[in-house]
Amino acid sequence: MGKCEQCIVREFSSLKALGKDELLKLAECKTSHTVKKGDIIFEEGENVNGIYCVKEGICKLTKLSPNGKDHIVKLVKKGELLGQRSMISDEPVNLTAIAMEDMQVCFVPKAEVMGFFNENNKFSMNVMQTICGDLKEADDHMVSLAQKNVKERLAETLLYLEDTFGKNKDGSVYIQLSREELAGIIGTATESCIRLLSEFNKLGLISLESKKITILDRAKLKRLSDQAL
Amino acid sequence: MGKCEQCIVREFSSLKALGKDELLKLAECKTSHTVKKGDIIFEEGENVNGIYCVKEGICKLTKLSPNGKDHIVKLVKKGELLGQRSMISDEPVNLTAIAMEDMQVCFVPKAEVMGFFNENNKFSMNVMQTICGDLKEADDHMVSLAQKNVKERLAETLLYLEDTFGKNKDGSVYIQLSREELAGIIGTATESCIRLLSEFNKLGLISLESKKITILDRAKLKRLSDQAL
DNA sequence: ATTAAAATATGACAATTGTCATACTTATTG
DNA sequence: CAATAAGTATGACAATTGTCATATTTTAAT
Repeated sequence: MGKCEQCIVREFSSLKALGKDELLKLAECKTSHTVKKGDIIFEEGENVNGIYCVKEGICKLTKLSPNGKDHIVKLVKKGELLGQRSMISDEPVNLTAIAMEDMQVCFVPKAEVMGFFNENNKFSMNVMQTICGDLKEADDHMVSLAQKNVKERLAETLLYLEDTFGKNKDGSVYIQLSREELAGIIGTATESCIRLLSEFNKLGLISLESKKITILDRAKLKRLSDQAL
Repeated sequence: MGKCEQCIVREFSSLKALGKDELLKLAECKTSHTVKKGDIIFEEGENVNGIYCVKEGICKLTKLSPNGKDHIVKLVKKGELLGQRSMISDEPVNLTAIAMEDMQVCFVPKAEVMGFFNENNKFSMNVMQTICGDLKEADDHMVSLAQKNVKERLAETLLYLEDTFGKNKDGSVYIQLSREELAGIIGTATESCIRLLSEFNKLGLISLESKKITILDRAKLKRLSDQAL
């Protein structure tokens, strides 16, 4: 059983507020899981009764629209927590979490987390700030979806992906999404997404090599995303 | 100076968790304000350093898009609190609050609220649950914006407005938005919004009388909003 | 390595939505 | 009460986006 003390999740999430005793408690009650690419961690409507710590890998949080398409609401990477909102609201989760790579996650039961919550003001404050951050991001995202066109949103999303998940050694964006998934983030049809990627490619803004995307001209993409053109 | 004990905000917001002593403290430190229709309560980027309790009236929370259009992120009505997110994140507000009717609000300084926060677990839990509720709503809204077309979003929004703000005696939706504001909620051009309202009117789904909108056929509007047509 | 399946790419066309112009109606102000 | 402004309505057209068909490439499985 791993010690939570040195875990990357502790470093980057609200868990950094936990003291040594609390970390020991955590290490005792947590269960570790390996999740294969494509596996569902939890599904919309489920009762999760705890939170997941993402030690390794990336997952997507999706919501099914009445039209049958999956919208990707958020991407979560290692170091982050999963399922906080539903735990606090004491409601079923409103999103489905699916692994985009092989993942290592730890599950911590609700009772334990709520204990920390009530005893440790710093921890509860940190969790709140994370959720407030998510809310602010959601507001921004909402305005993008409402006011920008597909081209602008694609440009914005490509920059976001590079900023958030970094680059490979060859300079390509680390996270690899299918065109369908990318379309699911920006809220458009897969074909429209493909077409615009081709256009960006022809304009020299990006280069494409199957799923690998390399951003060649950040400045122009940025201007495009800001509705400056 | 009004006693907070009987205030509507206490009844409907996180403040319901406050005890008698805390309410007395609150009554002492709060300042009451009258806000005229159209007035700005706070503006994107400002440091608010406290929260507003909405005793009377409705206001809109907007965010300016780079294209110059205001997107309405949320409507807030009497009984609710304003500015919680920014207080907790300890950041400038990310939205602008503008009164849509004459309003009565009370301002409570941050120091006081944070005091309650640290002393009263029930209160902090309530605030968190409110913010989690906002986040869930934002997720839903995001998916609507991304996956539904303008007609579906208009139908959805009309139903939402009636459900949330109720009806006048004559059956019309209580809250009256300009066509521009309505367009700012659903994320479309004002003209498109007007055109679709006319269409709904001709189809007998709603009736229009200047700014007054009356919903005539909820069932059909609901089906429309669910992408069933 | 071969083949089948899935994903990507592109064309053609239709539907949706935005923009601009203009007419009409409703508020506001002096 | 006039008159001016602001908001609403509608037409015409262009731009954007979605859908369907089909070709090509990539991936996975045998």
